[in-house]
Amino acid sequence: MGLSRHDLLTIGQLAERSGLATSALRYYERMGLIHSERTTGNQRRFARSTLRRVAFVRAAQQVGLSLEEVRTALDRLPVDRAPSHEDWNAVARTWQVRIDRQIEELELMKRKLTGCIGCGCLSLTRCGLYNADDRAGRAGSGARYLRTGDPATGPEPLPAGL
Amino acid sequence: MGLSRHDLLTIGQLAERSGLATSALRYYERMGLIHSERTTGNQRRFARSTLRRVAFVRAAQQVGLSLEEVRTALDRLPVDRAPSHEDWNAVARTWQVRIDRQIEELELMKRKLTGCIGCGCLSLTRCGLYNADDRAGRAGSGARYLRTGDPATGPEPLPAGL
DNA sequence: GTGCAACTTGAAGTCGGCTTCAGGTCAAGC
DNA sequence: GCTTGACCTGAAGCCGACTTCAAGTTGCAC
Repeated sequence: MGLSRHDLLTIGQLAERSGLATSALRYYERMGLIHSERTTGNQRRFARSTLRRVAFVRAAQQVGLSLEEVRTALDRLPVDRAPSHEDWNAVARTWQVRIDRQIEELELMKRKLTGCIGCGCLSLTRCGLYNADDRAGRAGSGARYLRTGDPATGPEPLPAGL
Repeated sequence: MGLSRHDLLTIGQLAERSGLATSALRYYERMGLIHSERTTGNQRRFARSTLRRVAFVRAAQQVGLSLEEVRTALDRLPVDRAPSHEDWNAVARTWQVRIDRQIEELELMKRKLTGCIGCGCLSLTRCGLYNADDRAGRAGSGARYLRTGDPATGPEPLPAGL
């Protein structure tokens, strides 16, 4: 029941089949997202199931998870073994919440923007569009500075320009 | 009709009122997003309307625009002057499209995820969740490698694990 | 006129998610 | 057995949006 030689993929094969660069796969391995055996010559050999893991990672990234978060999620699933319905549901629910929250924020943005256009006031400040809750922002990179609350132009008499 | 001394804000005041760090504001200025006059001693003085510009920038970022894109958008609006209904509409429409596209992608993700849970197959691969269109991804940072299309696990016989 | 907070600059650092490079090793087809 | 393409490693580079630092200058209250 063990893996025969041909059930293993080289990194190049995994790259081709997953659509990722080999460098990315090595990076994923360093991050503990995927695992490999080594040949006597120290080359990586991946189980075929790694394709699924990689797919999982990419999907999770789409939902806005960082690789660190993905690792956590993966750690909750059995290693290289079919996840139970429970396992899977737990993970999926997390994603659902994420997605819903993101959609919600975008909808809010949209409503405010629509209101802005409709009312013709031409002022972000008055319409409160820019007062949109800043938390999270895009799940972007780097040290992001987001002092939430703390109204920027509270009781300001509105001057001419934008 | 000119600006009196008190209509001008120091960078510290602008920072406090906008909720951004002074370093961010200087960065915005270098990027051409905001502008300032200088005192005889070379210190920045911002027009009050800069608060609006900053608000605009933050709002645009929320919608997923990069600062470069924001600059382009701002360039289409009159400098330090109230934008016309036309001006504003053009910009707003761009944002709407952005938001709609983002929402659409998330909805797609959600539907696929829901399907996955419902069908109980426990396989991202079979459910096609991970085949979700990769384009754009999150408007994140850095050199992102996204080879779209190029199915990762096409005619693969599905083995045990995830 | 002095003290001190707020300002100035350019350069370098940070974060995540990679890619690229240099210099060397392995595997397999002829 | 040799060649050649795929592989190995660690270090460095890159992107965007900033922050942090060092070392010096201004502005304003007293």
